[in-house]
Amino acid sequence: MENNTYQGDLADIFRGGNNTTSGESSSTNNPISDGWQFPYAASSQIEQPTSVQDFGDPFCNLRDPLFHDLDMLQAAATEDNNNNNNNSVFGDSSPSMRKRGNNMFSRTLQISPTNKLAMSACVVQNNVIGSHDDINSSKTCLMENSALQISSPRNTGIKRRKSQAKKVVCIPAAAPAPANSLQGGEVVPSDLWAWRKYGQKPIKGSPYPRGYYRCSSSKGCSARKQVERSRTDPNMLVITYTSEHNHPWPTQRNALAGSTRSQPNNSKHTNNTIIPNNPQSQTDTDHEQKESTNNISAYSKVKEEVAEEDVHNHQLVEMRDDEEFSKDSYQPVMLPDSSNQCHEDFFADLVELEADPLNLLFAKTLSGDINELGQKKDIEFNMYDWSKDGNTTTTSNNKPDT
DNA sequence: CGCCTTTGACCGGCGC
DNA sequence: GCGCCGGTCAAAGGCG
Repeated sequence: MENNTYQGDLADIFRGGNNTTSGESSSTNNPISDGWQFPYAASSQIEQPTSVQDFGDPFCNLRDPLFHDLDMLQAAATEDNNNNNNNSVFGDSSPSMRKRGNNMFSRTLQISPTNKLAMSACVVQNNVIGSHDDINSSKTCLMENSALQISSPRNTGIKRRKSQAKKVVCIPAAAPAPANSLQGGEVVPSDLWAWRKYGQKPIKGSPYPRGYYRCSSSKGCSARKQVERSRTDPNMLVITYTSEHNHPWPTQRNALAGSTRSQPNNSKHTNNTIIPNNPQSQTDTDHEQKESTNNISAYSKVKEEVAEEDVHNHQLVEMRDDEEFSKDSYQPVMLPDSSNQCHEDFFADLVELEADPLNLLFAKTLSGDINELGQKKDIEFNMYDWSKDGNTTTTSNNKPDT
């Protein structure tokens, strides 16, 4: 059930994010928090970073609950179907799902080449969630299956080109997706890495172009990410990370000049990014305010594309052999957040976060709320809309720790 | 000055 | 071999 062996593969999943956007899509203030709430985190089990490549990976050590709980997923679906058709397969009324918690971090379904269980889980979910109000998020996952086939054996092209792991993160788009919204830029949630856009391409079959970003936090860093809207769910952003950062997590953002460009609507101060309350920068002032909105956002769904040699670390799944489900990949699943029960588990796990820079951010940010968990489990605003307290700056323009 | 975005051109893998 | 497609490069120009 435990997938400790998988931790390394999750590294970098959440490195991405970009505070830079271009064009019209940056008109909202803290769009993430405005339009989307950070689902309650729950049962993620986090361990200390173990290697340099984990630098800056806020969730590099997160386990993948779905990864080892596929049976539970299936059971939950079955249970709910059998019980009462209460339209709450993943809602509060689902004991199984409750048990699993509703951690957005945990909403990860891994599908590897030879595991029928995961496949069935996907199918089951697809069938079950159809009647649920929260269908969107799960449906999105399924839709992403068709949109993201990067390392599919049927799409071996990219894999052969770039024999490197890819991690795909699906996040709720910060802003609605007008047609060709990427044309003028995308509201890309950001983390503490600095990303520089180096290209944009229209993607066949998708009305939305794909943006290409490389890490600018450190010279020579080969980390890259691609950002595009899901063609099937414009409200979702698909961020694909490739390569590893070869430098420590930057405690402070650098390379900020021009980063707010193409955000005509004062987005430099109300930009698309949100940073968690970073105690280190609590004392920061105006000049960081514009950076304060970096966020560790992209937590909703995670898909990791792994090199073939890494498959052994994955729960093997036999995939349906069609366009929508690909081998060598696992599918992210963000289950609807419908329970707060997960908080205790989540905070319990927080004690393990402190070694990780971003984990630290989380821990510190949430610490106050942890004390209040008994009565108030309202934490997500600090995570994503921490501007609410008026002192939410977390980063500065300092150079990253190198 | 340094870093950014934009955008057309270029390159290489893949399918036919 | 050819064309398609995705990914990258690099020049141009803007912002702080």
